[in-house]
Amino acid sequence: MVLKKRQSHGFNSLHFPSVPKAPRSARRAFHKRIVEDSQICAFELLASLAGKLLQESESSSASSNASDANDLPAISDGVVKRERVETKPVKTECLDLGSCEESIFLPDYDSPSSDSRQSLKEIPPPAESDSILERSSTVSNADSSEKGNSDVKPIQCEKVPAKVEGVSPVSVETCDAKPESGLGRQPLADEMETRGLILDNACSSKDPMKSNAKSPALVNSANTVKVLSHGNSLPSASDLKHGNDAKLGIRDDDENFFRFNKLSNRRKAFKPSSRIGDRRIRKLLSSKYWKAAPKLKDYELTKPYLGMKPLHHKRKLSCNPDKTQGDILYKRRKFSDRSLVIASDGGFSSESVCNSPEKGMSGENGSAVLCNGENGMSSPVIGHQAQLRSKDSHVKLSIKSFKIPELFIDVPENATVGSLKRTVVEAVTALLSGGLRVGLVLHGKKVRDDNRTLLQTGITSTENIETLGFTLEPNSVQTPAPLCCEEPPAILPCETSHLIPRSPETPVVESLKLIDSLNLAPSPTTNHADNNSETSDQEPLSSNADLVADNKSPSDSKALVAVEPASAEALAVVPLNQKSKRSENVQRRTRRPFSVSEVEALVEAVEELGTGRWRDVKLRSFDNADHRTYVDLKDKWKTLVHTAQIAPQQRRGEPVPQNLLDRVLAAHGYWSQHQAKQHNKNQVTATATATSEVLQITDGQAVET
DNA sequence: GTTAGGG
DNA sequence: CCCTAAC
Repeated sequence: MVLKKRQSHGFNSLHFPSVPKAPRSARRAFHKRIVEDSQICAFELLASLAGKLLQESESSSASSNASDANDLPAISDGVVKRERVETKPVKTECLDLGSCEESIFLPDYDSPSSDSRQSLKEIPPPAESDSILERSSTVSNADSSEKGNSDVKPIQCEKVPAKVEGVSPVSVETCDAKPESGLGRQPLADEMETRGLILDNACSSKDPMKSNAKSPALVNSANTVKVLSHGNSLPSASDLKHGNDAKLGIRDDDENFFRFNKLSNRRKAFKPSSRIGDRRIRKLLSSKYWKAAPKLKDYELTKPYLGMKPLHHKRKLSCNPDKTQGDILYKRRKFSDRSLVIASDGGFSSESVCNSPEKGMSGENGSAVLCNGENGMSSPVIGHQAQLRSKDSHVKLSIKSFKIPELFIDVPENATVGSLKRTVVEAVTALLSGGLRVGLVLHGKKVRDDNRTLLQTGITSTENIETLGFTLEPNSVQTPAPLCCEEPPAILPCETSHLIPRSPETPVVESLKLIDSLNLAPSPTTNHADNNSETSDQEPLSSNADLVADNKSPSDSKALVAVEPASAEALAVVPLNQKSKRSENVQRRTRRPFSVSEVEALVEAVEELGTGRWRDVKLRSFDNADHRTYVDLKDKWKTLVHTAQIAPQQRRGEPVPQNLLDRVLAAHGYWSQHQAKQHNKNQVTATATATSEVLQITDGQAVET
C-alpha cells in the first residue's frame, strides 16, 4: 500500500488512473441503474407536488366559485374529467417506469396508517396487481358515470384524483377556473374526456380485472391518487403484451417490458427508495438540477423564507380549448416521461384524499382540507384510520391537498417556457430535497405533540375535524436556497388568498405559487397571460412531439399525441434518456468562485497543514464559510495547482495573483513529497519488522522525485 | 464522515 | 461543483 501511494505521488500519478479506471466505470454503470430508479422516485415526488399544487389551485378556485352547493358538482365534474384525461398519460408513465408502480404502492403497505390502505384491507388481500387494477377500474367508472351520484362521500373523493396529475391538469384547470360559465369549461372537459376515455379503454380492455364491480368502498378508495396510479400501471403491463394501438404504447411498452421483468426482482429494493426519506432521492433532488438551467441565471427563485407575499395561484390563461389540450398533452407527456404523477401523491401523503367540497373550502390553515367522515359515511379512504380504531369511534378524515411552501418564480419574459419549467422544477426540487414532513393544525394551532392521541388532541368530533389541517413542511430549513438568495427577488403580482390564511404558527405551510406559464403549452399563442413571468418562447427542449401536440382537433391531437410523441421520444430518449433525465432534475449548488482572499487563506492553510487534511483546512480557515465544504477546498486546491501549472493566458476567471500561485506550487510540491515521507516514516515506525525494505524503497522514491 | 480523483 | 469509491 505504502509503496503504491508513494509511487503515485512521486512520479507515477499519471499511470494511476488507468488502472482503476476500467473497474470504476464498470461499477458506475452498474450503479446507474440504481440512480435511475432513484430518479424516478424523485420525479414522482415532483410530480406529486405538481399535482398538489394544481389541486390546490383548483380547490381554491373551486372554493371561491362554489360557495354554494350547486357549483360544487360542476367543479367536481370538471375535475373528474380532467382526471380522465390525465389518466392516460399517467398510464403511459406507469408503463415507462415500472418503478413507479412500486413506489406508489409501497406507501400503502408501508404505512399502515395510510388511508388508501383501508380499501385494500376491505378487499381480500389480493395480489397487488389485482387490487390495483380493480381499484383503478373502479375509479374510472366512477368518474365517468357517477361523479355526482356516487353515494356518499365518494363523490367528493372522486374529485381528488384530478389533482394528482400535476402538470397537465394545470392548464386545464386554468381554463376551468376562469370561466364560471360552463361553456368554456365543458367543451374542454369533453374533449379531454374523450381522450381520456380512449386511453382508459385501452387500459381497461387490457385488464381483465377491469370490471369494476367493486364494493363501494373500493370506489371510494379509488379517489386516492394512488389508486389511479396503480390502475394505470397495471394496465400498462398488460398493454405490453398486447401492444398498444398507439405507438406511444409501443415505446412505453417496450420499456416497460424490460423493466417489468426486472421489477419483480427489484421490488424490494424499491420499497425503501420510494420513501421520501430516501437519501438518494434527496441527493438527486438537491444537487442535480442546476446543470439543466445554467442559462437561467436570471431566474430567481425566491424562497418562502424570504418573506414574499403569498400569491394565490391564479392563472390567467386563455381558455382556448385547443390550446389547452395541447398544453395538457404536453404536460402529460413530460411528466409521463419520467414518472407517474400520481405516484408521488401516494408517496407524500399517506392520507388519501377525499373531501367534501365544503370542507375543502374550510381548510383554513392552508393545509390539507379534510372532510370528515364522521357523519355517518365512512369513506374508504379513511379506512386506514379504522385500523387504528378503537371500537366505533374512528376519526375519519380525508385530505384533499397539502399546502406546500410557497415558491416564487421570476423569470425574464424572454426566457423559454422550457427554462421556466425547469425553474419550477428546481424550486420544487429544492423544497423536496430536504424532505418533507407533515404538520397538523387544529383550530389554527399547530399540534406538535405526536404522542397524544387524537382523542386527547381533540380530533374526534366532526367539528374539530373540520378545523383540522395538514401541512407539508420542508424538513430541513437548511434546504439550500440556491437560486434565489443572492438577489432580491422580484415580486410577482399576485393575489393573496384569503382562503388559505396562514397561521403564524405554521409558517411553513404556504401555498405554492405557480406561474401560469407553467401550465401553458409551448405554443406562443396560448400564453399571453399577463404574467410577467410568462414566456412566449417555445421550449427549445421540447421534443417534436410536444410541438405536435399543440393545436389539433381533438381527434388529431389525440392521434398525434399518442403516436408522435411516443415515437419521437422513443427515438431520442432511448439513447440518452437516462442521462438527460437525470441531469434535469436536481438543482445544483450555486456557484461561488473563490475570491483572492479565500484563495490566500486556502493556500496558507495548506501550507501549514498540507494536502490531505481538508477537513482540518476547512476548520482552520473556512470554518465560518458554511458554503465551503472541505471537498470544495480540496477541489479548489486542485484547480489552483492546475492553474498554477498552466500559462497565464490559459487561465480564466478572476486572476489569482501570481505570488499565490507560486505558493500553491511550492506547497503542492512540498506536500507531495512530504506526504510520502510522512507515510514512509509512519510505516517504518509502525512496522518495525518490515522496515528495511520499505525504507529503501522510500529513499529511492524520495530521491527520484 | 473523510479523502482522493474523475467528470 | 458533482459524484463515487474507498477508507
